[in-house]
Amino acid sequence: MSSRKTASDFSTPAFRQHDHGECARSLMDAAHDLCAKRGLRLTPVREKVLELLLKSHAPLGAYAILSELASAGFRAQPPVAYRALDFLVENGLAHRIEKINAFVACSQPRKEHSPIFMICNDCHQVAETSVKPQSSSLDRTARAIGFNIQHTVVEAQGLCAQCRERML
Amino acid sequence: MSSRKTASDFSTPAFRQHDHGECARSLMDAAHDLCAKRGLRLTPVREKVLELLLKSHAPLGAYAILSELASAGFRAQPPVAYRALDFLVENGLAHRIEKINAFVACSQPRKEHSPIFMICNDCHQVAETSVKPQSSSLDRTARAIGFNIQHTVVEAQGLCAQCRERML
DNA sequence: TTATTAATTGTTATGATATAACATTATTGG
DNA sequence: CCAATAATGTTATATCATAACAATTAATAA
Repeated sequence: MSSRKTASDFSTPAFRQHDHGECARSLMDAAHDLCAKRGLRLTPVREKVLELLLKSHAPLGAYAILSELASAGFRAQPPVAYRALDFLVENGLAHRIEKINAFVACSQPRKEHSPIFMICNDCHQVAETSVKPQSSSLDRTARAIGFNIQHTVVEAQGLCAQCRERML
Repeated sequence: MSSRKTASDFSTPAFRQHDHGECARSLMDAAHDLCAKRGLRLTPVREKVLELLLKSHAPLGAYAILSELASAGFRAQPPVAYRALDFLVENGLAHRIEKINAFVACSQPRKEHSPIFMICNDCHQVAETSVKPQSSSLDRTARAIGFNIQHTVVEAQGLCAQCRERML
């Protein structure tokens, strides 16, 4: 058994320590695979934005991304960032965190999933986890009232275990 | 037994038909009670904003509220609306729907609750329901990773039963 | 290959949402 | 009443996001 970890080993980083560089690398590989498989074009600016998200330990706002794009020599008008982000979000490679108007790389880009986010108000990191859609409270409630769900936003703000501990 | 309904009879309107005028009236009464009980001041502008939210069948953006305030003779700079909304949200009389940057009156202002919202993409109405906090998927996940939740955002976008039916 | 179409990127401008900061007025508690 | 606190008035600006259209590049069909 090799010690090499796959992306799915990191599917729920959830504030835990992990080899961030390797995590980012394997998720970037996964993104290339996924785009190849689906005939999508991971163009330079799209790849750069995904790379920025993967490198970041916290969600990035569109304008933060924009200024990093500028530093990297890309054009830096708002639509540049928003278009790349739209592409990544539409294709499940990134998610938008509504509560903080920011974006994170998806930690499990392969599967269909209804992601849920835990946003730490202290360290500002975000953990993505997910839930089997059928078992979510949202889904049960929707079924009860005949509501047909197309998209969900499930986010919690609070304190992660590490930060709480650090505060003692 | 009187035919007069209390606010809690409307705790989950969920796209159903109901007497909106009476619903709004009883929720306004409840707001007055609640403020009296807690020593909060439901000032004219706060009451007006709550009234606007209660009258509306769909969530209202801050600037929509602002323009209605202006029509009603109130001052109409953005902070006027945002302050009133902050007051209402902080005290559980209204909620912010993150996905659409808009606000709705709370349909069950008495109880502590973790509201969840169903946003219809066709009629743009929003149904507020809620879930026992301990039983939510979010809460279970948070416990599993030692995350201390302070606030939750749970929203679904899709089609309500009525609108789907109308489409057939 | 070349013409055509579709997708992507470049660019300007503006729209939409939200808050900082500080002055003024009203309310509450001593 | 007076002091402290809360709420409101006001100006200005920060932040987030998209419309619209032109130019370029890539995919595709002839």
